[in-house]
Amino acid sequence: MDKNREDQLNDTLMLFYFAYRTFTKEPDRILSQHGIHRLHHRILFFVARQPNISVHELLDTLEVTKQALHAPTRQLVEMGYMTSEPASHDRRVRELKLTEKGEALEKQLSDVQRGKMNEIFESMGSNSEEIWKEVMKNIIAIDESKSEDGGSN
Amino acid sequence: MDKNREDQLNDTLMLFYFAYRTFTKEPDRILSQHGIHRLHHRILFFVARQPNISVHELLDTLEVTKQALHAPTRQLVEMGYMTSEPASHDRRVRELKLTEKGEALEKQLSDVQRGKMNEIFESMGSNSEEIWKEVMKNIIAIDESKSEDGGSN
DNA sequence: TTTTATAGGTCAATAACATTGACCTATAAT
DNA sequence: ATTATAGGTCAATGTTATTGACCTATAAAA
Repeated sequence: MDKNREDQLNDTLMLFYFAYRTFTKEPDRILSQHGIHRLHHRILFFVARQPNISVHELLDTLEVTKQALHAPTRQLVEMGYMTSEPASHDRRVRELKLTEKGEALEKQLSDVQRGKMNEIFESMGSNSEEIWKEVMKNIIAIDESKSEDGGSN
Repeated sequence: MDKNREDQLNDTLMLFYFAYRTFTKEPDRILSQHGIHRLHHRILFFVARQPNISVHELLDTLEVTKQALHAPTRQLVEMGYMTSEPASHDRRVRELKLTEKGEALEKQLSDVQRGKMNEIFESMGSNSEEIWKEVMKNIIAIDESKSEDGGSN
């Protein structure tokens, strides 16, 4: 690989780092006003996308231990953003669901990010969204080819 | 914004989160074998890109406090990956530089990421790289329009 | 030349994030 | 009855990162 090509790729690494950092800044700022943090946002986001998700499914999605998930989940329930009720089909399973208050907060947080992505894709034209998504999917595919293991707690 | 559009944008948020997480996994694994961590990689990366960078410039780049940077920087010097020498033009300033050992480790870590990005861009065709970079630059631009402040320590 | 500012190093306290390990209850499946 | 699964919780540990305080050395300005 020649020096010039390596420099171009270094630019991509920098952009990835800086973009991710910028992207989480405004939600982080809003979260701190509510006395909660980034992991709470992730929980709100995934519960909003998949209502009645179980704790176990959320654990697998976020790739954290149940001990790490436990405190933020409990706080969100205590603060009235989320409910946790036994599933009718299996009473061991807890189904997580956002309350109206939780939906409002999730919307406030994620709208910042959705709005910015929408604005960028619209200004850059039609295929920018597909291409950006395709690159990201290919990055994630690195991992999917490796994870034929188990791993819980 | 209609429901379908919102779903598409939710996909981008998920992809961003999962892609970033996947992207840092393999370097993190290598780092832990050396008893160091992600911040050490960032330091190695930016010192490699800009040899003789000062501590202050590195602080501004990484947006951390000098207290947060201090321990990892010292460790890298102690472990022989980096040198920290007073600058000839201003003896208060320390110029950070990688040793050969440091260059080798930085290369090992970043090559994983450069290689993957290169592979993806090549497989996806010529304009995917420009478009992906342009989207990321636009995300970073959110922040640049806001940061007309100071803020040091 | 005294004063002030800058660059950097370091200690302490605090806290979010996340881990491993251990142990508990409740429920479901065998 | 036994075993497995889902979930909750306590404890100990460690990294990342913060704010606050205080120190030295050097440079620039008054």
